[in-house]
Amino acid sequence: MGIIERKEREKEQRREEIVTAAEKIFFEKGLAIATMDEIAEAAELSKGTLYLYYKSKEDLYLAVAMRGSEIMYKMFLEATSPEKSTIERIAGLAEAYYRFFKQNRDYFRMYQYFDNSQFHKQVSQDMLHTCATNDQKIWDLVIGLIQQGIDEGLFDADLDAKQAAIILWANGNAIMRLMDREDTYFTEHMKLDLEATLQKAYQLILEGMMTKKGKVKYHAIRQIEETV
Amino acid sequence: MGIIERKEREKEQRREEIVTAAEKIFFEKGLAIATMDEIAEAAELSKGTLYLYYKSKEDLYLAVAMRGSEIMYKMFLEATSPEKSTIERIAGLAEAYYRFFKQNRDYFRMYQYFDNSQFHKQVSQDMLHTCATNDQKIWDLVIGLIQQGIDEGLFDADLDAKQAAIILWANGNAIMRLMDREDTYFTEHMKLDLEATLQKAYQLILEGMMTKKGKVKYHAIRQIEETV
DNA sequence: CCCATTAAATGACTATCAGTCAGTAAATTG
DNA sequence: CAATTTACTGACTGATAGTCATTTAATGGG
Repeated sequence: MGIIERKEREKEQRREEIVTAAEKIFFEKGLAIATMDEIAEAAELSKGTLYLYYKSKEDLYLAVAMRGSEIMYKMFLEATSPEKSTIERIAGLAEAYYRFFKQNRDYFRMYQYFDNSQFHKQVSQDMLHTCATNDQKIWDLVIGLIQQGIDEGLFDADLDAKQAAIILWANGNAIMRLMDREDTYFTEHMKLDLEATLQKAYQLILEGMMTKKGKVKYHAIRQIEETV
Repeated sequence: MGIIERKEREKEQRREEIVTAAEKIFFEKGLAIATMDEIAEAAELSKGTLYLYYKSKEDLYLAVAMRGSEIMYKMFLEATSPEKSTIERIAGLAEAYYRFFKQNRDYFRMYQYFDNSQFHKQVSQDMLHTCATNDQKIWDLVIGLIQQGIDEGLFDADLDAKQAAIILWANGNAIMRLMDREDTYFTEHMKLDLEATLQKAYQLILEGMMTKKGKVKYHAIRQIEETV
């Protein structure tokens, strides 16, 4: 039945159109200030139709955030292409996360709500499950790579790959959140270079986890990067 | 004029009563779900009265959060009492932050909104300024202590005390935020011990910043703690 | 003690917005 | 072409942040 297939395709398209409209509004205003009427207008649909495709404003918000998640995953895949050495791939991941932040700040910003347990309660189980699946892909990639580093003797043998992944992520995420603050508290009032702080944090943590062999290889690639 | 003074005292009391009522409701429901009518009922006042004392729901929310800030500051002061050695005081700070999280999780949770630039726009300049002043006291304490560590040769001479403070805070904060998530994603699905991860992160970062002398003293006090 | 003045508090009211649902329009089918 | 299914609409409901004219209480001078 070609018609059923076409209809499904069109339905999927409509879903995407709605997400595109929502994205525009959420990027401009954030979750709290954006309204469903605005989104409906941007999508050239009635508000009622939005609710045929998404259960709530919060679900729609997460649907937009998922786009960011997919972009990040693709950037991570590119940063870890198999022709590179393990150490390059690991350094590449940290760089890719920062590039994601710089180039897709609107998406990065949307993630703030993920940690909020009150927000979780306003979201459907379905959508939460989709998010968790997407997240898992990314964690698997990072953790797998760190495990490979451990196996190759670049990282301490007693390092837990999962712990290491969390620590690296936590650092980067928290410092980038500070960078994203629009007030001038840290940059002007505290006269702090947050980008340098981020680099320093990554360096401290990565080197703290590495074996002598790992550090040698890590410094070698950083040398090359700096001379380029 | 004793009457004017009494009136001012009563006004201040009323302000505190309102914050106490708001605290109860915000702790239970979070910013988005709590309503000003509920808070008014808890305060045994009409909603209009709340607005005589606070400009908006968000301002009132921050007034509650400031209580948490003050508790944290007091805990930090206690953790850094002058009779202790510098290394003990620095280790004490990290522990105190974790204790604040464990014992005052409701307050900890409220801070999530501080990073949200959309939230900043919904809050009065006055309140934002009060927050910044409170924040500054805490940063000054932490940064001053790390600077002392540098001066005493416990930390690398080329370490920037402000950067170090941010990195330590960023780590702890981000991992504790994960701990606070009410879903079981990290603990059960990923089988991760987040408390151990936090300890590991602190250890990596602190040791990465320390001189040999610093590490010796740090290990000495950790030894004592473990045997207690 | 009484009344004018000031200060504090009230709650009905407005505006806004998330979410619903009875009804309409369009596409499909037989 | 009529019946049926599917997609969409927008007026409506209920909830809630914030306002403001009015009421209530306290104060102080006469």
